Amino acid sequence: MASALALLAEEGVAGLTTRTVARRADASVPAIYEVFGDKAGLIREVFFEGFRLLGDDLAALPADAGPLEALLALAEAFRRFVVTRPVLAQIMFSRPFVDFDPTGDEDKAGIKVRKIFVQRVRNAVEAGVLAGDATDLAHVFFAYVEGMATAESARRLGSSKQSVDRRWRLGLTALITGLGPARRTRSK
Amino acid sequence: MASALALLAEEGVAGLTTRTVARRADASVPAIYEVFGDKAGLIREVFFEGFRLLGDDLAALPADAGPLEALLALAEAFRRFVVTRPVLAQIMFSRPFVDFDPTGDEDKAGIKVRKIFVQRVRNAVEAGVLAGDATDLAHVFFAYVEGMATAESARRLGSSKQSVDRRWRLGLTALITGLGPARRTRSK
DNA sequence: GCGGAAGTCGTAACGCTGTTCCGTATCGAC
DNA sequence: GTCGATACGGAACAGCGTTACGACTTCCGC
Repeated sequence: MASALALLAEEGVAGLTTRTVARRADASVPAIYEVFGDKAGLIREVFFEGFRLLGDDLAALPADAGPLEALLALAEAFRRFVVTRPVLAQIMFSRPFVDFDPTGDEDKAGIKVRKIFVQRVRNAVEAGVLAGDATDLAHVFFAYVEGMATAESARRLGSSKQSVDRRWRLGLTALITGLGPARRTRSK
Repeated sequence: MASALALLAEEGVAGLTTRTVARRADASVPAIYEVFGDKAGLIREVFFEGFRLLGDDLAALPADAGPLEALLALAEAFRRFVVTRPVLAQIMFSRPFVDFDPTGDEDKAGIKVRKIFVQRVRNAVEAGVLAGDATDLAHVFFAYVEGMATAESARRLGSSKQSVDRRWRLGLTALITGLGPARRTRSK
């Protein structure tokens, strides 16, 4: 059931209607409401599915490299996810539908993703690459990665791949450097 | 005309329909289409208005402090804008309406905002606070600020004001520090 | 086996949206 | 006064989310 929806979401956000989903699934419109109760419920399902996919992607990352490389790989995997699944990422992080305002659901949906971020940040802290409270650092790190990915997805980060890559690298190393233990020396 | 729309946008995104706008403006529905041509045109107008307001806010910032303080004030002003005008910021940076995909318009709309960012970043570069290409730095800086503001607006950055403030400060100083001229010492 | 009851499923309806057409009403020219 | 043009708004059309109702199936009791 949810598989047909994911396929439909991938063919565009505007085309995600109860009727098209019903037709795609060879079901009737009331059957959709039987399963999801609501259109918001349908979107919530692809929302959850998105976080599940993202969590799988991030969990599948190899853990053999050092903590700094692990952070970079994490950002890269996140970036790849939103670039390859733009509409899914849009549903997860923007709010393309006026109904469905996830509050509380989001906590449960993104918990695996959050855990991976916090865990990798904590590893980096214990290895001396970062310094500070792991939760705070993870929040900042995630917000940065999401901001960059959103900007790239909206083609706001540059026109050529070189520019985008360069800016990703620039900001990422800068943020990690600045969050490192040596930052005290430059803060006024 | 556009004033009534801005008022309407402030009372919620879901309530922004051609009929409600017409009623609010004491006009008929076809009159709306006469003026804006399209619902996308209407949204585009509030989109432009949003960037105009943001540009005014940022341009009104005092320029008497140092380049580093100017960057911090810029981020703070941006943050205040999206916190105080959440739905407007949503229209500007998310895509709550499936129609109206600004491509090319955005360049013209955000040009003033972009210029202010680039200018302040350039000042910081010339003062030795930051190091590198000003455009690249401005892109990264803006993406970070937008990511944090979006996260805060979605209540994803923390529950208490102390946490949110602390994380803003943490990431901001870290990013500026890392983008500074000393960052070479820590990049592997 | 047969009749009725219960349950399931889809058609069609309702109110809403964006969008447009056409009737009407107003106004200027002769 | 009459006629033409022009502008304006009510109402219609298609499509959306949502739901009620009717038809068809299925199953149980006799």
